[in-house]
Amino acid sequence: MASLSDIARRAGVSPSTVSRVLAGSSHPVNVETQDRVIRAARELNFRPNLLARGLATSRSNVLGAIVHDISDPYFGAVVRGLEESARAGNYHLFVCGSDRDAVRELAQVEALMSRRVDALIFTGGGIDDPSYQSKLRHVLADYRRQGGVVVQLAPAALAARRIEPDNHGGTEIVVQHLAELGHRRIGYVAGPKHIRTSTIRLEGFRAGLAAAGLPADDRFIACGDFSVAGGAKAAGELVSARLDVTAIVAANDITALGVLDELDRRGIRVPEDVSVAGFDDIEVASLVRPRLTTARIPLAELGRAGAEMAQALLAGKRPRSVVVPAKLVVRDSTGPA
Amino acid sequence: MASLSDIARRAGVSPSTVSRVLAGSSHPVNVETQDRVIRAARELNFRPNLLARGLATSRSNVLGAIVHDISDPYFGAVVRGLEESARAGNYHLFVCGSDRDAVRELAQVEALMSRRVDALIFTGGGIDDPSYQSKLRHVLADYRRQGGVVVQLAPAALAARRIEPDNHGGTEIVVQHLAELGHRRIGYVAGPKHIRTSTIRLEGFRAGLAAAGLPADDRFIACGDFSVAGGAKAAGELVSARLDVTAIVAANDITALGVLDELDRRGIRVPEDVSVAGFDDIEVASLVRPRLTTARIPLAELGRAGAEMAQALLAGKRPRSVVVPAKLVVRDSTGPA
DNA sequence: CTGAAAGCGCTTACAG
DNA sequence: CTGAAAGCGCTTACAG
Repeated sequence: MASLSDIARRAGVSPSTVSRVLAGSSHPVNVETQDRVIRAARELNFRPNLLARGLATSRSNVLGAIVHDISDPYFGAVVRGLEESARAGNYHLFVCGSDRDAVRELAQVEALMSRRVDALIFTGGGIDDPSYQSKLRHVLADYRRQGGVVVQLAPAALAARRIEPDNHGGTEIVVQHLAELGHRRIGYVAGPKHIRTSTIRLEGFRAGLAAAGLPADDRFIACGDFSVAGGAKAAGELVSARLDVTAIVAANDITALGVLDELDRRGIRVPEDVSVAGFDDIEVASLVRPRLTTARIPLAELGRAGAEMAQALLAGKRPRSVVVPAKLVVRDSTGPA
Repeated sequence: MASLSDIARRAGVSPSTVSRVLAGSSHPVNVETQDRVIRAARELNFRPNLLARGLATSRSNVLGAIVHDISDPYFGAVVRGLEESARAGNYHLFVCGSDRDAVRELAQVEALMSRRVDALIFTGGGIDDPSYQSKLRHVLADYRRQGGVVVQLAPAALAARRIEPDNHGGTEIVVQHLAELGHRRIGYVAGPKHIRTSTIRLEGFRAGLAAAGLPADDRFIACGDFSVAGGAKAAGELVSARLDVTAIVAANDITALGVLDELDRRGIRVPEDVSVAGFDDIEVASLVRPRLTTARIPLAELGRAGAEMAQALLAGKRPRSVVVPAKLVVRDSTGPA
């Protein structure tokens, strides 16, 4: 692999000059010299060593992202947005999965720090674990001290700048929609207990019930884990409990897919017997039958905005945290009680 | 950020020694010295600068992966497998999306090379473009020369070591399945023309027809692009063409989802009026209604095997290329003609 | 078992 | 506009 000095030798200039023209420095360089350098670089097939550059500048030009599960469509869409915006800003994106595990998430954060990523973007709902939270806080304080920038695309927990979907409000409007359809016995399949987003969506559910003048009853709440299997299992519990549930709200679309699948297996018709609603509006939500009613979050945009915010912070700007509204999308899985 | 020398100073030893204990070198170090170093590192919250280490060792300990689209469930599953195996081997995974675009794919490859990733793993079906192919070949030759390792989880094109799904055979068994059900007028929705995988699956389709003694007729072949919308559009064309198609084979499951959606919109029942089959067996294949018949490729395993092969190559071993068989999964979307 | 020294491939004040 | 020099934070023969 040709290095800067190889180019310098061939072009008959100093490495400094080569660096200046090849790294696009603002330092002025004679046009003819530039030409010579560029030609030499091309002839030798020069590819800058970004590790060396990063070491010299203490900037890696990479944005680090932590996701819960890269194969989950939610994160797939968010990552796509992140990547788009990163590319547009000439950054690279380094994605790590945590599997919603505190230990692994911390390890991933440290790994990204060791690779000196310029920004850390948390895409998932924070892990609710005091010991983890405090450790993470310390680590991130270190990270900021070394010039790192932190943004969060989920409920606050790190006191970072954030772009947060309206989990609470989104769930409320789903409940309101069902209440307006005449449902009074509404079940809920929650997300994993240790995830902040789950908690907030569940609170949104309760608030929705209250707003509709419906009683709260914890027997109507089953626990899922943001997976299809978890949704199916919880749906089974809900219908076996003989509570005469006429509607089920799922904490996310993936969970709702499990609910739909399980109800279908049991011969329970949706929406004639039971209405079902999800949250997020991932692509498949409109491809299953019945098409899933859900609260839409613009996931790719969320990602794009997140990467943009990181870049803005790195550029010394002070972007403001925002809440991204969720929008009710009524499809075929909800109907009159 | 504390550096090696900071630790050295605090522990009262040389940086060399610190490096040896903290980087897990095989070089012997006195146990008490080790203790002192480790304590000092902990006290100063040391996090090694992996850019510097990479520069010094010319090993980054990261595996680079090129995917077509990170938000496509196919790649989501493969990446999950890659990540698992990478983590198990103490590597990191750096994923880049190409959007099936030759220019972008080349740019991503060069970027990964500039970051000095230890391996390059191509997960998608190669882009069929002579000029791109030859450029890529040159670039990869450079890459290998600098010690890089290349593996491909798709049809051969780079002469790299590879783990390749049986695209041809998988499509054949799907056609055979339909033929056994009595279908004689079978349509096909192909993938994007410039992708090698598309071509091979299409050839598999033709071979399947021939094996079943069915005539080949290009009017039965519509062109999709591995997207839901593309599948829907192609399905529309196929049924509008009044060819009395009784079955449609899609080049992948995503495409099949579009086919199912379009047929449903047109009031065409599956499988009563038309049978539909896909390829890959992504998770949602079993969640839509009717459940999708497809040829299953173990995607996460494919990813795992790919990362393992890369690591084996890096360890100086000579793993053999393998073909991963596809397995017919019969569900509800196919029935008697 | 330990350390001094050179080197990995860049960048960037500093001097001219 | 150009270059020599120092430095980024590690690793690793080499010598002891």
